Amino acid sequence: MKSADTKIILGDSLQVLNSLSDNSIDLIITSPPYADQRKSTYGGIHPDKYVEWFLPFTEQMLRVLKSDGTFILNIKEKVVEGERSTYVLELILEMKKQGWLWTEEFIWHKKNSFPGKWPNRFRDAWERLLQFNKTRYFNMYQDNVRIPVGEWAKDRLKNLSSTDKIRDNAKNGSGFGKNISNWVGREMVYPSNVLHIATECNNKNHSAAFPDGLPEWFIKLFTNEGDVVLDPFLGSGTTCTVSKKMNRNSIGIEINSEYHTIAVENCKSISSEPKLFAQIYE
Amino acid sequence: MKSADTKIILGDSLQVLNSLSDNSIDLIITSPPYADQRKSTYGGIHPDKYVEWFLPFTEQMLRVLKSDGTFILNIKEKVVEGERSTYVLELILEMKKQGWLWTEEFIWHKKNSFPGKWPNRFRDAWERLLQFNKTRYFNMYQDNVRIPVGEWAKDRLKNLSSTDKIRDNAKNGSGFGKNISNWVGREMVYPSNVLHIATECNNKNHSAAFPDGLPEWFIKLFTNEGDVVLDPFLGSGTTCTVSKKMNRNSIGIEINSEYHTIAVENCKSISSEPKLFAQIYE
DNA sequence: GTTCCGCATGAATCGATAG
DNA sequence: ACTATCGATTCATGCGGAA
Repeated sequence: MKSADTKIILGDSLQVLNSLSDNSIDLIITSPPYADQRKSTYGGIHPDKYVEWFLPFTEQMLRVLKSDGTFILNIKEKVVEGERSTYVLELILEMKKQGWLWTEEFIWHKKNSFPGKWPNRFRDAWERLLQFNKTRYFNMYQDNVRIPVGEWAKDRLKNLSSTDKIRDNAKNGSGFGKNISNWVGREMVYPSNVLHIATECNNKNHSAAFPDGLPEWFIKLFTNEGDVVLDPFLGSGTTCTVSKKMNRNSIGIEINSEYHTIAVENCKSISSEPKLFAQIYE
Repeated sequence: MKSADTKIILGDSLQVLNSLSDNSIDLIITSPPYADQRKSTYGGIHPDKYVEWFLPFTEQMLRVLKSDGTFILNIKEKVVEGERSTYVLELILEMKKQGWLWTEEFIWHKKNSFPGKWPNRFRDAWERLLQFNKTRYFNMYQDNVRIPVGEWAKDRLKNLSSTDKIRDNAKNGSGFGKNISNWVGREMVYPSNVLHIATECNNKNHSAAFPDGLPEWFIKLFTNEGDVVLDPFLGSGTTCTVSKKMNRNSIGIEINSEYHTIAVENCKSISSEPKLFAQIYE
């Protein structure tokens, strides 16, 4: 098996996107800097300027994506003066004007969202995962993300040690770790558009934008081995490391040299043999 | 204890709203007819005309709501030609122009949503619960909706008999049934903005009615006993029956005489003593 | 080798205080 | 008045050390 080609590029994302070929990418998945967040790294885009700032990127992404490819955008609006900002709503409307189809909105339910108590709101425990496409007819490999059915499966998963969850599953090819191999032959069902997955809060290096399980799920759902995955805001490299583990080629772009270095290091330590290392279930 | 006043009005919702006094309502909670759905009942509003159709209602709701009151709108966009419609996004932007504040978006995760399989999408297992306010400073009684913490609590809840869950909680006022009352003060935490509740509803007659647990949760959160709750699209009466059970006054408006009759019947059978009849937890 | 418990840590938000 | 900074609040998770 040919090993995956992983390109981690240090540079301005818009410039690098401009250099990529038309219709060359199967899946774009990214979590761009949120408005007014991470100021030290990205300069902090003001909520009022966010749409204007982001649209040139989506224009290039529309160009480089294959017609049967998919763009997954992880984003959530910030609270400003007690109100939710509307830049995500406006962004969707503007992207449609560019030619994107807004196919679906998945919900990422973050079970361990940031704590806090305020007089007028509860903890924000979800983020948007917006799915955009170029045409109605895109690749979707639904069987790759089926989950075991029923409560008993949940209980078993809950009691698994992390070692079990990470265990190499190449031997039985079941799609699950060794200790859950007896699920093979059990009834498997399709998931819904609500994903339950915790944030990873113990990252030693730098805080990752999303946990491994997220890109993993969408890569399984929208690509085959050998396809090309793109993340124009790579951060600490999650999209590329996961792609490499799953034998997908990937291109990651990161403007910050510190993050770029971390991303390269994280990728080096990955063997490209496919392993199951996270599991989303309801 | 004075019993709750429940008005179930047969008539055109916009006309009836016009007749209500300014600043007289503490909570508006409703699930309006969705675009192009329930044609036989409401005439089927086309997605392209939905915002235009709905804005006169929200204008009146803004007038009748108290300045410290809240409006909860249960809505979800339909899929049209493989794409999500944008009328909900546009509605939010237009309501802000009317003067509404878009305070928060809760997610209703429908745990047992209807199964189905399509080539290009999964089951839609969530709906929006949009929170709008007139000012930043609205009433919110967070302690009324606290939930038991953690896995061990979940396990106990799972093993409770349904009798325990339904048990009258007037005696201890804890918001929970007798058998869980000893948790109070020890392990109660605040919920997040993701609500997990099944779609089970008592009334099989009304197609889009929400389950009792939804209005119950928001009524607990945003009103006191004796406050006034309004539902301009009452359907089979859920908002009013729940309000009555919880000793809140309520006004329900329904244009269809069949549904109106059902709503009246459902309300008659309700004693106005407060009972806990549903529980949302994560 | 297990299981259990303590502890640090997050893509946060509000209100008060300071310039 | 308007903006910038800071402290307080809070809970699911997974690691590491202990039993």
